[in-house]
Amino acid sequence: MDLRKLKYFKVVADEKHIGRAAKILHISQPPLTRQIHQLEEELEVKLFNRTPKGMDLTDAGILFREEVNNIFGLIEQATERTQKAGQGRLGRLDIAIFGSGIMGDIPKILLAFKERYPEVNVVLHTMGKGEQINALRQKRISLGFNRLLAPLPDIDSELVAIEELVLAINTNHPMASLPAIPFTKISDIPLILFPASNRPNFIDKTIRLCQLAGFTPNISQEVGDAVTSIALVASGFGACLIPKSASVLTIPGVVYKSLIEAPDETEVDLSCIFRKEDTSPLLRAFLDIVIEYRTANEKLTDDPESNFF
Amino acid sequence: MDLRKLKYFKVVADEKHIGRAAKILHISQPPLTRQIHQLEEELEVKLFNRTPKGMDLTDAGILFREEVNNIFGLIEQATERTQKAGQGRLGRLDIAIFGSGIMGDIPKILLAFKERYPEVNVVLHTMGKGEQINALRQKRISLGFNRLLAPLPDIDSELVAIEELVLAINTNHPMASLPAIPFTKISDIPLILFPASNRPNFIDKTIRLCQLAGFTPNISQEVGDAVTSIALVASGFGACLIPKSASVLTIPGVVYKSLIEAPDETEVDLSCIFRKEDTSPLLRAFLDIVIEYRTANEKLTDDPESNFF
DNA sequence: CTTCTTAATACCTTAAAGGTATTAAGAAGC
DNA sequence: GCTTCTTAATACCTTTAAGGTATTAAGAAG
Repeated sequence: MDLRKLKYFKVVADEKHIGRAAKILHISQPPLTRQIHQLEEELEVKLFNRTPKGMDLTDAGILFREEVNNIFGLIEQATERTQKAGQGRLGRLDIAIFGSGIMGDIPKILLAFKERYPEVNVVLHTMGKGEQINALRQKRISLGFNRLLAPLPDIDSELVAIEELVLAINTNHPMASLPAIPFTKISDIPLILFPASNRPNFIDKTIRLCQLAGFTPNISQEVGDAVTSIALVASGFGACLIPKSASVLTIPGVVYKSLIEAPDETEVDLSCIFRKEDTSPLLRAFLDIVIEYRTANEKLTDDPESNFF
Repeated sequence: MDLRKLKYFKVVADEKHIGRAAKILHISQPPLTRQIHQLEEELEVKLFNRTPKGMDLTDAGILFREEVNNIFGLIEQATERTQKAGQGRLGRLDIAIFGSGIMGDIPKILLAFKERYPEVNVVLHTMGKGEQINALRQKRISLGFNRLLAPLPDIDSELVAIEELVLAINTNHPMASLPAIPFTKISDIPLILFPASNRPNFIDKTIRLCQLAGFTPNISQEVGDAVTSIALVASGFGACLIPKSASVLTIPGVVYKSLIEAPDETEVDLSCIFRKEDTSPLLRAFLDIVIEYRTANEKLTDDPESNFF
């Protein structure tokens, strides 16, 4: 079987005339006659009745014409879909996020991506940092969002955003009435820190910031995630430092306060990680969106609302 | 696009190795390499990542593989279905029957055909003789069942069965108590005749039979169809001659009586008609069944039950 | 019966698929 | 770090089959 023969058959079936069909196909009549004969021979079916006025489709020929149209339709679809997939506009992208990543920049990026590539199926997985790296290496995911990443030989990363840190503090605390809190005042407050695993982590970061500011933090508790941490603030265990985007979580008993007179690094990065050798157009398309997002956001750092979802 | 390339792609995608794939395809490695390159060029998509260990499908390649499998499936299906159609085992056959043709031989033939060719869609149309011939010429039907056919230049016919005629008579008539009625006694009874159109018809036949028996029939009424005719017999308008197969119609007030001492031709044919030049395998397959049916039935003419449905 | 049309046949030309030999490039082993 | 193995890619020739020209065969129209 040969698509050339099918194409020829289609034209002959339409024209009911070998000569005219040959003209349309820009070939001469005898080869076309031969191709049609070969097709009939191969199928072992007479597709046309030859009349002195031209060619007339048999019942089998009528059926075959429909089938041939289906075949060409499917081939066209295959071509288009494959091309789309090659451009990263069709397929599946597995992305890992961390627990509190459902707030802030990540949903905005996901929305932007889905808008531009509506035929890409984005599947989200919630994973910690270590899990993400394992999953990347096993190709279970193509990309992970995370913070405070240490460089790895096979994993590349791309910065998404840098977020200011704010202090979550109990509403009954004397400083809760201040418009903003000087960083050094943190030394007086018991701190709740998270997460307790996957170094370098947010705990290390907090401790280092305090040292830069000239004091040792008063650690009250170490917990696993941001939400638990804020819940403990509400219960009066102490205060905690969180990225500003997490402050959309409003809980009775907790207020978020900006920090003033803070060390330069009183901020935390949000990055995405991916296999260095991964050249899939889907991933690259996603990274393009990430870079676009960051570039657009850097121009808006003055506007405090821009970091909020 | 070219099915050869698709076939090659499939094997390379399975083997993930040009050399092994070439071996399976019984060609050497370089032409296969070239074909794959041409395919990628044509699609403008990279289908494989080349590694020192072989070929690895890209995401687009994975998608394309599925599509290619669909294409080959469809081609296979097209081939099979077209071959079936060519052998008359698939398609649609439009057949005309006359009003009382739903009894007797016709349903048996239709059942036999449907059993042997279950994928043929048989569409029945109820038509009179003239209509059938028009419909045949306009190719709206491929075959018609009818009786008493005059030869036509473009229409062939095939005999299905010859049926004995029986007399339908009112239960109150004095002769209704006889086991069988001598043909000449019909001269005393008013006759209901049908149909009133499309000569040569059953009316002509009845009149001729009476003349052969040496009398002129006493015509009471001419009606359009057998069922009306029998209904009139029940109402006491007179008697009528009908083919034996129609005597399955039992109506209160009507009994069917065999005729004795009747002319040789006291019988009527059931035939099917079709376009002389129609060579469609579907029609020919149907005619084969008809001839088989008739042959089988001719051997059983002694058994009166064999003519009943 | 001739003339027109149609598809089919015979024979040659050309384009493209296939083959052989070789090269380039990366991985594995010493 | 070099050689050796593997792989796919390239260069060039051969063969197959598709396409072209000329002609024929067969049926319809006049």
